Amino acid sequence: MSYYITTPIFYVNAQPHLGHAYTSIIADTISRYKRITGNTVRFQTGTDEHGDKIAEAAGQSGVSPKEYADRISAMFRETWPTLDIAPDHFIRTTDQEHIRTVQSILTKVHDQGDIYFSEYTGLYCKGCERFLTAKELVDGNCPDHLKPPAEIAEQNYFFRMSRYQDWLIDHIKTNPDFIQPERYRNEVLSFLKEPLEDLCISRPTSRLTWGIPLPFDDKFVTYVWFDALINYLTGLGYPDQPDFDEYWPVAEHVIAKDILKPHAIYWPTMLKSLGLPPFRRLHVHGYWNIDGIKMSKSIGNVVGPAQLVEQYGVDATRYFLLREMTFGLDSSFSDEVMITRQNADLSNDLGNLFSRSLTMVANFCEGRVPQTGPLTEEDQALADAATTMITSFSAHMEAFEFNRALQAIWQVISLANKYIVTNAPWELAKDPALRPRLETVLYTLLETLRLITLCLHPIMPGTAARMSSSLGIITPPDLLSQSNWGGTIPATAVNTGPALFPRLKKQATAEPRQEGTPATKKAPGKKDSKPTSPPPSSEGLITFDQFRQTELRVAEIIGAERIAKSDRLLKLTVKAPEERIIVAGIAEHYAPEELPGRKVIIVANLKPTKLMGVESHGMVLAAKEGDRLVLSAVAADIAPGSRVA
RNA sequence: GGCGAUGUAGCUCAGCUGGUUAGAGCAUGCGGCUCAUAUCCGCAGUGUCCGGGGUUCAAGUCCCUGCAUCGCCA
Repeated sequence: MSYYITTPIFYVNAQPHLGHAYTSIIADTISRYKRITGNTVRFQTGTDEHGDKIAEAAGQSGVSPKEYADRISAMFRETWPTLDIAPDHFIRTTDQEHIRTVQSILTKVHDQGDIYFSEYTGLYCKGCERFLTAKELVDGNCPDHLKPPAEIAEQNYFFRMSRYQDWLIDHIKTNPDFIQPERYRNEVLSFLKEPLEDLCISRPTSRLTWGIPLPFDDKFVTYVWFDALINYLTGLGYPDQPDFDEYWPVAEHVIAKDILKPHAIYWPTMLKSLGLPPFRRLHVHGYWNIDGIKMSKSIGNVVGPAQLVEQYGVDATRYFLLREMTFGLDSSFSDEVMITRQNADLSNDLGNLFSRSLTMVANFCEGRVPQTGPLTEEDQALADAATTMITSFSAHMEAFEFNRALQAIWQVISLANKYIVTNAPWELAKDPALRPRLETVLYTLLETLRLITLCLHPIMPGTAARMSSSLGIITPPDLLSQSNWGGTIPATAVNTGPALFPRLKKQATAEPRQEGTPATKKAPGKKDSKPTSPPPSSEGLITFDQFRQTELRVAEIIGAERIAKSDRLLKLTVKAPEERIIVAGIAEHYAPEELPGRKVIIVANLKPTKLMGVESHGMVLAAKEGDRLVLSAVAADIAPGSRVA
């Protein structure tokens, strides 16, 4: 069986971050899983390099668009090996073959009448690189970029997407797993209830030259999405290479939810127009928040893959991302949860199980796999659980339920730890008469570990390799032929080796993530990070250290009352998380009864001071505009006392 | 505004087509073990299953309604 899995080609307007890494880890894990289940796999990723935003960013950096794209594209390409992500092909939309094929596809679609020329007047937002509808505007501005769009009239080429709407609806309905998880399938179907508009697929060269020229009109270049989606074909050597025939019929795409529409609507209709079958499945995942907050450049909380690998290691990072997120939903990354998972799941449960088992084999059996005698009921129960694990793991992997696939493994890890306690091999070792029993117990453990290791290969390739090596396994992993009980060969030499996952210390005070300031102590053995450059000390600017002297926290107002003889002051009782009294000059703007329950931001380390006879411990932040005053707040529910930075 | 999703233990969540005392992990407390990375095992919990109404012998699970949060569309 063949299998073709892709990530999107990433737009080179940003450096690789956690989101890109997650998508790619998914694709890599699936490709490894498919390989050990007997498939011939092609895994493709790459970069998307045309369009306004790239041309603009290049201009700002004073380099040509191509040079700029080269630079960022290389960052992506060089990042993936550090995460053990091993694509078979890295495509760039500036590759000559890609450009040629896009042009031939345009010609074909044009010749058969699915591309037409038309004039369009509309409100164009440069940030979005598209026309906005009047209803989308908020106060006359683009809702995303908060700038007024420009009204421009333009002649452009359009792809007759509407022609394929009914076909697409029908295809999605008759193929329930075409788009998964189901929520996104429903979203697309709901969108398709309205008439589909044709897709504008060109940009006049008067406005943009950084793109693929239309083969039938050199005054235009191709719209980036039309160009980009085609990478999935060109990377296979469409139309005449053997890889195309082998892999296109089994294509599956992994994307994040923000690019659902191009993949679920534009792309299938484009393929239909080309006379090609649609891809087989589209897998849509959610976003990673950081400490519960949306990851964004402007907030400065973007987490880079390199940072994670440096702090936690490749395998712990892969494990965390796959274990923590329910595929399709948003999840939150935080150092605290990451450390908890690494210590509890990886160090304590898996690492310690591995370590104690091998140590006992070393101590009691001279480091060689013992013989196994007849299995008792207990032995058999563990053996059954381990073989069931393989089935369950496989089923969840096929369904892209990575968190459940991992839970299936960890259930057996937990059973194995219980098995050790109930059988107490160290007791058996004291009595030579119980020797056969001891050997059977240890064999059962080693065999369970072998099956666990087998499942871990796609998830944590490095760790699985180390485990295999310790267990004396030399054959490459193969889930089909190696998942029966009894594969461990007696007398094989095993060795303990260093701990798989050393425990991490939790930071006493967990600082929220900030760009360039790792929030946790680095893993042992890591080299020093680059020296911090001194901040520019311009007039009126403060350094980060100066800022940090102000301790901002979230506080929940639990009580509020007027202060006698004062028009302006309210006496607030807040939880931050300790209870404290803060006097705030907001009485003219807020009634005491509307305040309890609100979460505001306070300065927590302000020197106490008496106001109208009441001692105030801190100050509540609020914004002022003329006569208006609005209390500060947090964007989502968060515990009182949480540090703001 | 329209459509949809979600709301379950302190936290993160699981609970399929309605059926015995509502579960897991983390965190907390107590006890046990010593092979092991101060790891592991056992025990103990606490829940107005968002509020209100309804269907049913029986509802976290179905229906209606309200509230809150989120998503898509406009």
